[in-house]
Amino acid sequence: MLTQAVEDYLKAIYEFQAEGGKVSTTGLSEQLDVAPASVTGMVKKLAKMKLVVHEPYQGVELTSAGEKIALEVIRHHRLVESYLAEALGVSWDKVHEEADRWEHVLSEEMEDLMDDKLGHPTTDPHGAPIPARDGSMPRSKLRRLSELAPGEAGVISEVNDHDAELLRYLGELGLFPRVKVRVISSAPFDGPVTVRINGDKHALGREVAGQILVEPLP
Amino acid sequence: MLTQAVEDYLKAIYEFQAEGGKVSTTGLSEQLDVAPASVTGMVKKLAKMKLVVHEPYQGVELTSAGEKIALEVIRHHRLVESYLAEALGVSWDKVHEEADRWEHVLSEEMEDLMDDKLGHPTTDPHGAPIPARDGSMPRSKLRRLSELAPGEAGVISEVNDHDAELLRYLGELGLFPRVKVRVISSAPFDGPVTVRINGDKHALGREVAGQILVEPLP
DNA sequence: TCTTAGATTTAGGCAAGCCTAACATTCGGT
DNA sequence: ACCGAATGTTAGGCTTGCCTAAATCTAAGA
Repeated sequence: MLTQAVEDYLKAIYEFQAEGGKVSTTGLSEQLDVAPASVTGMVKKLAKMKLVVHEPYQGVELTSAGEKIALEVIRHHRLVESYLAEALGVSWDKVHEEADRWEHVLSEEMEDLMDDKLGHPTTDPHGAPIPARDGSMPRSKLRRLSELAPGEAGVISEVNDHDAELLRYLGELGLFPRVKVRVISSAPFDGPVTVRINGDKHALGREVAGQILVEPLP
Repeated sequence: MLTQAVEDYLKAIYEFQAEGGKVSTTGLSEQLDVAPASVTGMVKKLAKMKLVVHEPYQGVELTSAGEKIALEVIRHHRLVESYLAEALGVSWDKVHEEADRWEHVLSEEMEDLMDDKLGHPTTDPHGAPIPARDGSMPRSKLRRLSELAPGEAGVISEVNDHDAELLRYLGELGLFPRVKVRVISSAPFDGPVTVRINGDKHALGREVAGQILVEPLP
């Protein structure tokens, strides 16, 4: 059995890698709220376990064994999120934190039961795809809302679930997955992005808009 | 936040104490599957935290602070067991093991949600009482099935949930909480106890009958 | 009372994961 | 080509919770 720390590191590395590219010690250290030196130590351990490849000073990368485990952990996490939201009515800003703890204690059997109860969902409450049991996960070409040009429209596909505060804010504005948005204007110098949702106009900070992934509409 | 180990020790101590009397190092060491020396070490730590009183060579006892925590852990455990059985259809021989892990990661909020969904149950699937939120727990006067005299009858109130194998066996015989049993005969020299349930006769080992608590009927 | 088996505690260690402080490497700007 | 800032690694320690082996205590029977 893997330790919780190992699972957390692999998950974090996977998520960084999916964001595109190299995974840095500092990045992990911030993500996991741990000193950089601790990351180096753990990364060496993971490398010895053949779960990652570590090029000193250059970064880390998951091996296929590591990726497999990361996907299992992510599957647990997202299924739990979905289950909490659906079956227990937990609000979408709270499911992430809870799932971060549950993911490590869930047996495969419970995972299957929850999956069945939910009717085999393919995305979690934030729109993130749930890996299949065999570890496969669809990767669609999404764009950040912050990158759309004025006039372009899209359907919200996924929002970053790491910040509960942000989720509450987005929820108030009605910015949920499957909701259609159109960019009205995009201020220069990293200024706000103004969007129309359900007929209402809202100005979003560039930072916030960057946390929202959309599927562009023609 | 308390560590998982601390919670496990407090729970185990509570259960021993409820069984009546002194809690020995060896008993805990067997229950927790840990060396006796490790128990001594942890007990000293708990004593320093004022959660138990430790009389060297004589035994341990929970303080009221320790008892309060133990009851919270037990409430989590039994609510999770109930939830798993009720909402996810997990069989009664499997819920204990799963709950042993979940109990440590469940937030108060999730506990309340589960409790609501279940309609505030007062016992878990094995008949064990679920402590109330305020820490109170009803204690009724129960007798072991092994102690009933031939001719006496009772309603099964609670069965020991620590052994999955045993639970499967009892399930096959139909020995569930709320089922009525009558002792037909009780062999001497710790021999088997023969009981009638639902019209069927079954001979139970004395050991097994001792794991079943009944509420005597007049 | 004495002996001794069994229970308990003490002593010394180990593995995980974290930390801080000190040292090493990389890379952009001149 | 070099310098300094940022990034990364090494070294040495700490805490938790477990272990084994050795010492000590308790209590029951001769």
